Amino acid sequence: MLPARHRMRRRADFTTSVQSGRRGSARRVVVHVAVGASAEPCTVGFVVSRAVGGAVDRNLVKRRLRGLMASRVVALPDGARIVVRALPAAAGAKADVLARDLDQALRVATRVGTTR
RNA sequence: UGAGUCGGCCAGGCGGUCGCGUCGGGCGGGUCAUCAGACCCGACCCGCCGAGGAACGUCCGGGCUCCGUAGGGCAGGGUGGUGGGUAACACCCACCCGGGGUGACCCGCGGGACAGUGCCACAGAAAGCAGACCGCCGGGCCUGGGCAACCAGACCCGGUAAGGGUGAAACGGUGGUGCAAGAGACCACCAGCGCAUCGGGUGACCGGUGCGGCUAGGUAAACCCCACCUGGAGCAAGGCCAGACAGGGAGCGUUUGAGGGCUGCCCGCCCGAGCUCCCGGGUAGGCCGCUGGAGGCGUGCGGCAACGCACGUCGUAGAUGGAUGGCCGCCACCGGUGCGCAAGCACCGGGACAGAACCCGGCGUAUCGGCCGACUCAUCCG
Repeated sequence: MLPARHRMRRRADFTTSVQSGRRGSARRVVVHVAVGASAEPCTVGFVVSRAVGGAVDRNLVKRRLRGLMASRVVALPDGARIVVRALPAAAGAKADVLARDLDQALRVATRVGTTR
């Protein structure tokens, strides 16, 4: 599971990440990454709206995504603000399927030097 | 053995690995302190515990918190057989009444329709106070037949609710007397209603006797009437700490009282110097509340039961972008396919409904399947 120091818990972090971060999307997830200058460890937040399903399904999707991100935070730069947003297609998806989408979206969002 | 009724329980298990949250301990750090130590922080280590029977819907009832007190009347809202249980209830138990079932049992939005008003579709002649379509009977007149008595038919006037037909429902039922034909017009019994009275029951109510006039529809989840209950808002309650900003304008008012006392109106009581609107600006962090409670389990006693009392015993989630999990394996369970005479083996698939957010008691709804107990009916054997 995701260590506590990597968890995003402030509203402002969510807002800046979603509004000003680079976006990478796949069929089931969208990833926002805002690169910050601070030396603090990167933080990851999750957004799973009601469109995904009931409380049980949303919890399951969030836990799977959190479990997958736990092994990926080490590769991400310090100070980054990352928000993983689940799309309705993520409901009921197995972990390996989510992992493919997640990696694809992360690759786009973290590509350096392609800012327009 | 088959069909069925009621009640209770469970919500796959074990392991590996990577992790999360609360709490406790260790270790490390910080602040204070002469020391002893106290408090705070931690991304490290160890340990305990960590979703449900519905956690759900938020439909009722409470606890708790705040509104100074929670007063009277009206309105509004709720409840609706009786007795009990309970903190309380719209819940639960027992009983009564009505309906269904061979039965175990089940169902009931179960006060009042002689206070008033409204409504009763379709069908039917007529639907609330009556009502003649066919029929039956009497009279008149005409036509036809007959010597005549009379018979048949058309029309008109009247009598009749027994028969036909319509309907969920047609102003009691059966038998008789009676009559032109009929009718509670009268009689007997039965059903129903009212009054009186006796017996049983705490009571709803049940049973009996006598008399009366003989008959009076349903609907209150239509308005309404009656009895009883009901102050409001809700943990985003409420409190503490930290932090930010920038004020300006208009109106009303300070004992001749603005505004407020959190659904509306009136009265009473009370607080009271600010309140309302517009433009502009700022914040939206942390802590407490926060889990030991009408608590679970066991035994005994009281009670038909719901439940109560006594004793013993257990310690059982507290998140806040929101922990209780992700991945993998094995064993059981269910379904399918193939092989096999069979026991079985192999492969594939399946495991529902659903996630605490202040806490309880209920109700309602969702749910793959499994287990246990009591009882009923039918059949077979003894």
